[in-house]
Amino acid sequence: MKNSTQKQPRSLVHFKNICQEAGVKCTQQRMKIYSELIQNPNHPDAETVYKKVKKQLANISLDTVYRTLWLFKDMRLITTIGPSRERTRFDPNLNPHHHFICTKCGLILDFNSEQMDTLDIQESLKAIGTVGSLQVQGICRGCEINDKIISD
Amino acid sequence: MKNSTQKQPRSLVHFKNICQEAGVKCTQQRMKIYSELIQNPNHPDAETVYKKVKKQLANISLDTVYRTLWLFKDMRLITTIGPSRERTRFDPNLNPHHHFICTKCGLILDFNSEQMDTLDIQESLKAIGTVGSLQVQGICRGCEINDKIISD
DNA sequence: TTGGCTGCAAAACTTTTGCATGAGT
DNA sequence: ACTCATGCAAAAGTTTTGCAGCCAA
Repeated sequence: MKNSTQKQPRSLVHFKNICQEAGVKCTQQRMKIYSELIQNPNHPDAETVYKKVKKQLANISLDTVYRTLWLFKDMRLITTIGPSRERTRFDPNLNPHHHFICTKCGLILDFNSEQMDTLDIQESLKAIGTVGSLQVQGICRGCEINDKIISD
Repeated sequence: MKNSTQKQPRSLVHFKNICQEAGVKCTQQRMKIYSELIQNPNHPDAETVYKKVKKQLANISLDTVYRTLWLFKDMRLITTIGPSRERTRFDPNLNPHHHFICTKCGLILDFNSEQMDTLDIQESLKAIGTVGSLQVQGICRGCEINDKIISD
């Protein structure tokens, strides 16, 4: 399967095109799942997407939802939040610090940053809740090197 | 069980005291598990802790590790990274943005912050990997209100 | 001594996979 | 028509729970 690297609008309009370019079929299930994602602001998990889509496609199966979500991720149509397919990670360090999280391999590194410590938490964020630590999500050096080797 | 709110050094020295204050027993299993956590810089998951501790306490069971880790979290001896006991969450928004993640209820909200967008990524962080999005971990307003009601 | 803690085993829950059928191109 | 995608069912994997015996206080 080809990876589609271009960004696309968050709408169904071009969904068919995107599928064509990626060389995958544009099925009812895939359309409804993508549609649900762009309408749901809550960053749902697979189960939640399943329950919602099931109202429109009564006999869709949960495994199709899982397969479709990971397919979308491969296509770069969506992203995932936090380390990929990970379980809860535990941290005994109670001192203020930040985390670098590799979304590919799940590596988590502590780091300190005066700049981030002294961030002026903007008013809009204060309204959402009380801010604890910061996490920087990215791809670690090791995974970058691996990717390069594979794509060469 | 009483919650211990004071910070404690990341060492075993005061572990017994901490247990006493929290009104829980200081067992072999709990000591080894805490010891493993403070020696492991990789923010391990439950399974990883289990494998390590098993080398010293041959017949410790995985369920004890789970129970102990959540106990430590209740005692505020450790924290967890990312939304609590959560599954992977999916995000169709490919535009640059940040997330507020409530570690209590799992709420995830998008937000934008010019200040965070223009953060000078420090050299030490660049060395770790390529930075993508930022996540602010905290407690959302709703959970704060709930907590207050419960503790009143 | 005694109540909380543990290990065991089983249950509950989540996610993935093989395969025959069905749908999109 | 041809092939990929789906639903089903089962497997694999992860986390929680009930209970009887054990151990720290």
